[in-house]
Amino acid sequence: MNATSQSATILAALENQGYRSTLPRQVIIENLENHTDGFTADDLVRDLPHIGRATIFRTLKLLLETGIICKLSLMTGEPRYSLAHAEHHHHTVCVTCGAIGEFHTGTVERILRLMGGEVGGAIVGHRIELYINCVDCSTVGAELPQNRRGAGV
Amino acid sequence: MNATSQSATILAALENQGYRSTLPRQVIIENLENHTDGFTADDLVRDLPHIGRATIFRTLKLLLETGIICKLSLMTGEPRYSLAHAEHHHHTVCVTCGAIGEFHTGTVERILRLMGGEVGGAIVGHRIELYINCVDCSTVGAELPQNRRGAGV
DNA sequence: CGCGGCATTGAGACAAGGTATCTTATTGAC
DNA sequence: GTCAATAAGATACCTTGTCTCAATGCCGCG
Repeated sequence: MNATSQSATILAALENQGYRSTLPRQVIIENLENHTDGFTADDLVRDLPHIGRATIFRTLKLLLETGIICKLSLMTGEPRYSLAHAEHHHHTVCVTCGAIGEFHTGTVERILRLMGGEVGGAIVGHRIELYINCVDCSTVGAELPQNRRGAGV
Repeated sequence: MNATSQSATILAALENQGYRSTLPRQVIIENLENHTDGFTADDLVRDLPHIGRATIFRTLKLLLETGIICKLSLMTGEPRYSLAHAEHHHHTVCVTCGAIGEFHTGTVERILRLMGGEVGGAIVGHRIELYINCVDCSTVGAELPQNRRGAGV
């Protein structure tokens, strides 16, 4: 998949939903492809100094609502955005290098749906994030000096 | 369990970990019991005007590190704190009224642990949040005017 | 009891991430 | 090309939190 055709596809998708295809949007979308493992709003602001901060945030919001990107939290809670590749998925985040991956598991979804009964209410959504030490990081640095708060498997 | 004895227990736990038992901490901890279904830092700031904002945040951080409270995200991403009742658990959050519940499922933990292999790396933590319409809210208002972004079960 | 050191507090400045407002510029349908 | 509507840019503002730094309170020790 070459970069230009992907951003064209995304722009076309926006147009199909009634949004205008503008130069700033095009530039932002093209820039997403340079950040394949997650990025912050500020990364874009710095990469694209001739585009207003508000526009960056508005566009991120738009892409989020359209399902083109997704937003997740590092283990510390810091927000990150990432290009979505699959329809419904969850994320793995390397606590060392910050690399973001996607995974999907029908089994977990099924169990969570079943929990609806126990939990007393109708499930309308969920969020799952898996914090890992990716293969690259675990082979290089043996120790993990991360804090353990938040959740431990 | 009556309120006073619970806050005394929490204070004692802090002392056992080498933290001093001070009046502001005591007041904050007692106040937590008024917010059984989740609260924001700002709730405390407003409830306890004679305690400095920095102290509120510092104490929340302390209680978080000690595992006495936990921090979670609403579906919109807004942070919420909640008194922890169980050792390791996850949260249900009512998207309508904001009520927070706890649940635990060994099955999900087990599956996630197994995913470590597929996902390429060692799992060091996870975050799971279940967004629901609690029984009270689903009986009262039939429609759910929430946005659907973030995750759909 | 009083002293001294250290943890803690409070006030306020600062930072990050994001939204609101308001004016100007673009877009794209006609 | 014109025009209405959408979008952009600048900037102020908000929220959630952290940092700094001087002042205070806690507590063990003599």
